[in-house]
Amino acid sequence: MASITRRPAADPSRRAAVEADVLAATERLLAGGARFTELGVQRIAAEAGVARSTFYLYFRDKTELLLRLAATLGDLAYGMVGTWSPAAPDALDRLAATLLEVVRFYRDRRHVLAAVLEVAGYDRVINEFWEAQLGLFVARAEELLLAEQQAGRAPADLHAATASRVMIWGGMRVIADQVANRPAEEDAAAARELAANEWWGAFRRPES
Amino acid sequence: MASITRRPAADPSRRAAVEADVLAATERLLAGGARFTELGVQRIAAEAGVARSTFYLYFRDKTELLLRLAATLGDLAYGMVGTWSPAAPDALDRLAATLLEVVRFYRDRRHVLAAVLEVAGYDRVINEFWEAQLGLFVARAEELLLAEQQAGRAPADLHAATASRVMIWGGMRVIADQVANRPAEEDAAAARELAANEWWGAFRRPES
DNA sequence: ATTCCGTCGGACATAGTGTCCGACAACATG
DNA sequence: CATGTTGTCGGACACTATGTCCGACGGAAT
Repeated sequence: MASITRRPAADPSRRAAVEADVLAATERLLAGGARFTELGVQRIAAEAGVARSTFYLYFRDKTELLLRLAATLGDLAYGMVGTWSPAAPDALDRLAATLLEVVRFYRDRRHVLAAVLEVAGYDRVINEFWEAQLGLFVARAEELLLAEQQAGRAPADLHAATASRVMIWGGMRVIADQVANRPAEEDAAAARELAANEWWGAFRRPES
Repeated sequence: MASITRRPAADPSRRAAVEADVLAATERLLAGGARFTELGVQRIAAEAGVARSTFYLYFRDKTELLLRLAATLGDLAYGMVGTWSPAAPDALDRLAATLLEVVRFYRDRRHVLAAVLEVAGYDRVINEFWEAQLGLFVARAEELLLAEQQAGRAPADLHAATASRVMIWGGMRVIADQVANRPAEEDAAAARELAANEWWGAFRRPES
């Protein structure tokens, strides 16, 4: 009973340190070529220098581990594209530059991105997480497209909701493939093609 | 010893029938909302009215089962797009019509498509299978784009290889999402957006 | 020295995979 | 009818992984 006042509740920075060790160990293993699915808790715990049972003191299960790894995947990239506007005179060049930033961002985190996409295929929690992330991008794209249509710069018969999904879902798939399987030197070319595709395919699609 | 000549090697149509039962049972379970990953061999065998051990007399493992289910996924759709040519006067309308065909084709087989994409995330064999399928489409798109550039109808500074990947990888992701999560009534609108995106984003991208 | 905390290490129940084998019924042959 | 062959069944087995649980232990505060 007296212990409640006596103990100042264990050092929280220590707990955070162990957690960080586990996250870092997982990233290391992913970077080493392992797939998240075939990565056992045993292996992760060993790499982090911790008992397997201790893993479960920090994470409910592997899903929660992945969620924490992925926490910053969407937000930061969203901030990057948030600054782009299709109204600027050099909007296409700026779009290409922005997308290159995004590609490089995901290249840094390509192992985590690959793990999320891998697990999203069969795990509902991860799938919902990723859909929610992409949903933000889709909503933003739709907002911009509608504004362009209002201003008469994008064709009125363009279906903004669908076009947004095409841009974001399709674009993200290409980026994922780019950072997972293509050399970094091609990133700029990929970003430029992606930008041109979105620009002339939607924002400045000619009237037909 | 004599048996080798005496027995004319069991009725092959019977064997094919059991195999078909297992494939049909799997499709039924997938259509019922189960994910391929969480579908045990036990469950599949039971649904097909066959012992679990018998399953292994017909399929080496679950991967082979999925490969057989997926066998016709790419080929047929490839035949559809093979007839389209960007040189025709009404090429954009025809592209939309072709893509609508493709979307409907995959809608029919959406559970198998979803299973392939789900497993491709973590299984190398399925992943290679799917990459090979898409590779055909990418090659075809690149061929068409190069021809358009030669003819001066597509901009010379377009990077055909990258643009093809954007079209196919991005486009397939959109189609997969469309047939898995969107109502069939929207299929035509999606096909039209996809067509316009590819047409103005690549084949008839304005010079910038 | 005592008390408490977090970690360890390992046992446990559960569940799935792929292999193996003996039992058995169906059926064509002699 | 008796026999041998076939394909399927049903279940045991070894293996791997997950997530839970608990007693043991060592370090740190009192």
